[in-house]
Amino acid sequence: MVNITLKDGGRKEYPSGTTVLEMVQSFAPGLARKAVAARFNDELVDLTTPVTEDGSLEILTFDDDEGQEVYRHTSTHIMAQAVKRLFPDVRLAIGPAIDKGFYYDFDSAQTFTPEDFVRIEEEMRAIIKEDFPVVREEVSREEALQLFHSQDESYKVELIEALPEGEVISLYRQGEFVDLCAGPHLPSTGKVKAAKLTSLAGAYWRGDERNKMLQRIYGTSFPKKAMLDDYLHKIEEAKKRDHRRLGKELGLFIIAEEGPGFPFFLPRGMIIRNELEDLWRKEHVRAGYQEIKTPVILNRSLWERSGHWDHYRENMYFTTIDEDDYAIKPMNCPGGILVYKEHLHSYRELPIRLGELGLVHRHEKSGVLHGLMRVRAFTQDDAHLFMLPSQITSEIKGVIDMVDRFYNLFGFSYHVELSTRPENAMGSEEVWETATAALREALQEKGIDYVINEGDGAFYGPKIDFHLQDSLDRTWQCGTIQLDFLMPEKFDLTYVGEDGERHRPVMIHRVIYGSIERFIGILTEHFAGAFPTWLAPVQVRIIPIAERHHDYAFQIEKQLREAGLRAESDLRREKVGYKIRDGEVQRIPYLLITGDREVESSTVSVRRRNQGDLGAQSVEEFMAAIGEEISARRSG
RNA sequence: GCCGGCGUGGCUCAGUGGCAGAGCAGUCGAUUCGUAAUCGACAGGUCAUCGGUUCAAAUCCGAUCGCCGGCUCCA
Repeated sequence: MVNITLKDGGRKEYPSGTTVLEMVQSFAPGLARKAVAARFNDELVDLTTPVTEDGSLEILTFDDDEGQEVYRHTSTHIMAQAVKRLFPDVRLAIGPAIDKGFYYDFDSAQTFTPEDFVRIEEEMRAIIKEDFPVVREEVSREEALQLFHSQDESYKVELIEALPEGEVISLYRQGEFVDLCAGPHLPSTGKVKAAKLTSLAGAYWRGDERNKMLQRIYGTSFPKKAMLDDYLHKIEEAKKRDHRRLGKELGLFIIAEEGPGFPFFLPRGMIIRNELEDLWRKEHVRAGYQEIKTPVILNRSLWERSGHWDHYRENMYFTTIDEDDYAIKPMNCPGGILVYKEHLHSYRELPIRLGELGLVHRHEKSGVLHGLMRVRAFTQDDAHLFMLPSQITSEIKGVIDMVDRFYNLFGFSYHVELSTRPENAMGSEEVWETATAALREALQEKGIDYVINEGDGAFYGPKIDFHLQDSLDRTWQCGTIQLDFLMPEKFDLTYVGEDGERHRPVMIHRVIYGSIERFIGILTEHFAGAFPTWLAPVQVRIIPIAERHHDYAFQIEKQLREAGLRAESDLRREKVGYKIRDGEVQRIPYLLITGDREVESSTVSVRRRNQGDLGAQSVEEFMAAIGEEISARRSG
């Protein structure tokens, strides 16, 4: 007999060898129907696993993240089986579950088309209907190699060879299909109810662009058709928040064919930009920063000295002036360093914090451009902090606080990554270790959760990255804090210490918004174009009901403008309903309806975006309320 | 850069070898209106560009440019 402890604390006893599924069926038949896998003694197991020892048991359903992963993992096996049936020559690479679905990478002489999706989905439905049991089998390395050799599955062979010695090698079989897989899986293919293939893409074997490009098919699956429909509907809704679409609809920016990756800001987009910059300047003065502006084009010798010439050249644009080589800056740091070097500094001056809204240009590969999120010219809200080694932790913490203050103001949630030494790094391992430890320490002292992003640091130092989400849940790095011991060395930066000797300062490179362009993209999606009043390109639109109210409307507009509000009047000869709809579609925070009643009583009828009619107020009352909302920079 | 898809008026899209279309936006006219679309008329396109196949190309083929989704890379 084995003793089983359930999640709710209940205890059960079963004959040894009873499967997990049999257990659930005995104490919760309803749960058994929903069950997809289980956790036994902190290990994920199949429902078909026979239990032969005491332990704690938790049943996983589609509602659990891990349950969902198992569900999608079996789904991708079903897809692979279908593809193998239809295209016997394909070789399988890998096929994991991902955040909202799954994919499988195939190597095939024939290229798949979206038309093939119909056939594959049909075959998947057949496999689901056949309801094959999914059976786990543990084999020796030799057996596994032999099996996949015999099937000419060279990628599987490569995967097995890469498995560490002593690792359990398991196979999962369903009908005629077998795959190398750690599991766990659903008990049978019939468990998958609604599956859909969503897209087709190329992907390099093992994610390395030197390797062969495989064909990746993405899909998703759910236990109910309604859930799939709901998911697809949500995707459609999310697309309406896409900043590229809203940017066009709201007249914020354009990207012309004449300048791929080089955005143009339109008058309305410039208002948002300028508001963000105003806030930035105010906060930076408060935090003890000074502002500088450094040139966009600087001589080659500077970039050779900074290391960009060796480590960043493929991302840079170049030009020639009077037969000398110059580069268009991809980063602001060398310029900031020249400012620091302009004169001798005492330890008493440190830390020196030099902020710069610097326009940088980077050559990005054509395939990566994406609206305002990934462009070839962008403005970094940069700053370079020069400090004593003893000031490192407090300066990093200061920047972390600032990032948090900014992001909270907009209501963003974000996640943090610590990026370590990349392959093409400058400097010794020791310097990198010291710098990375300093960043880690600051994060720990602030009690911030973070994930390690191995090898993603800048070439001159490790960094803390702050990531924000777009409307389709893709994440984009915005803020970053980079600790740099190497540039001060390269440029022979010094300060005079208490002892009268010259010492080496430490540098921090950091951005809060990251790139103003990307940040505006994220903001647009976050607010679905309904910017808080302080950021809204038009804050108030006055809607006179008939032509005889135009003078009154204009008088109010003038009053609002004089108070510094961004107000305009809609003088078109249209019905009120039409003008209101247009105002709502344009996401204008306040519409002021003015007709006979308002002229009579010297009021305005206030309509708040998404809330409707708030009733009549005096102009003074309205201005006081909106003024307060703006100066508090409320996001609500 | 790589893989796949796409490119038709300002915008969203229909048109799959035989006369380039619709809705919205725009202009003009009528309507002077009370909280999410008033009615009518007009105007607007070298069908991304270049080349090819064909009696005939938006439509088929090739190249180039751009866009979209991924991969790699990154703020």
